[in-house]
Amino acid sequence: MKQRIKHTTSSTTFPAPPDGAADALLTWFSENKRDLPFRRPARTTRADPYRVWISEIMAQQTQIDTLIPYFERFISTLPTLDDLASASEETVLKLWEGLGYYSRARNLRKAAIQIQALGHFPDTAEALAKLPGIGPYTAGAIASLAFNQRATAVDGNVLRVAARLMDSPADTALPAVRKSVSAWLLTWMPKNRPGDFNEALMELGALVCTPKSPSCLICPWWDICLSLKNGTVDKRPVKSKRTKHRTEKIAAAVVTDSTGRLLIHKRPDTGLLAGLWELPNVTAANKKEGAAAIKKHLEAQLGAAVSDPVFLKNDRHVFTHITWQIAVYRFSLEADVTPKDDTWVFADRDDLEQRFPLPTAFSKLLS
DNA sequence: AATCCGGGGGT
DNA sequence: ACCCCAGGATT
Repeated sequence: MKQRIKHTTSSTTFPAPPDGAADALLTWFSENKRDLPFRRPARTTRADPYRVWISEIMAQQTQIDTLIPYFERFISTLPTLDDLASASEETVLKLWEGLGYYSRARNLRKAAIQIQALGHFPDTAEALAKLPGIGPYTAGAIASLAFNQRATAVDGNVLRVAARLMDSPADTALPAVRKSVSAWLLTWMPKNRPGDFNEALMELGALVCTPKSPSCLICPWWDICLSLKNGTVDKRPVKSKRTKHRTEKIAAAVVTDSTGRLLIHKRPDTGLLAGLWELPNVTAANKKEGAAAIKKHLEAQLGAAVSDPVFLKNDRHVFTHITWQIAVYRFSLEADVTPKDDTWVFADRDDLEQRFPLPTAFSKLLS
């Protein structure tokens, strides 16, 4: 039997695309790149690593159009690294409110404190990857976009573009495939423009080589794309993975005091929606039990009697792996009470808007 | 390697 | 209403 030669991590699955592919991409990019707030000032004058960092973290799991107003608000509130490092966690979470994956915001603040202690912004992918919340993708993105280092930034866009260009059947959900795509890109990344190259790949994936109905007719690579040639564009990229989904039934309470302030509760520092505020709620097997359980819960937490529940409405909130079925009840108090635990607060309208970060599941409920 | 983390957009 | 999308941390 023949022996197989083991491939090293530096080996690549595919040859580089034809000469000129990188030039065609960069030319397309220079003519079609979007004018985005975090691309100002242009990299020709010098990018601010802080702005690049914030925008890249926001860009994870979030579409560009969604994050733009968040980015503007974040940067105007916390314009510098020092501002972020000295901000409270609550302030940062409030700025993140509605974006989801709130550990991103918490890690952002932690990393800012670490960078401040370092005394300089790390400028290599290796050093950047040591910071909380910064993995291989973000490390490569900051290193290349802000410091013009020769590093790749392989995100979902880049994986899709690469898989289609080379008509690769490899499962892009596998970390090994992400690594091989990264190694492959390094073999033909233009010497002097790693930042533009990475950004162009992502922009192509966002504007042309989209997940559904890609615009192959206007693609700068229409003439060299192997999946277009082979008629397999809509079969690329191949992705495994399926996340299981569960449903949780929740009973939530609307309780106001005599001045109209709303009772809210701070969630634990770990797990789902960590550190955010919520309407008081309990999980329950069914509706009847939920109504009784939330009343009992309120009385235990407040140390005071509350009225019987009055049903207000049902709602549904879908997360990636959980669906909440929420039954909302109103309760009234016989007299105002002061919660003794600071994770329980009666908040007025101003504080709800400006201070306490509320996840979308509850903010949309209140509106 | 598998699971946990939100929320928005397209169809 | 349903389907698709997706980095990093944790286990």
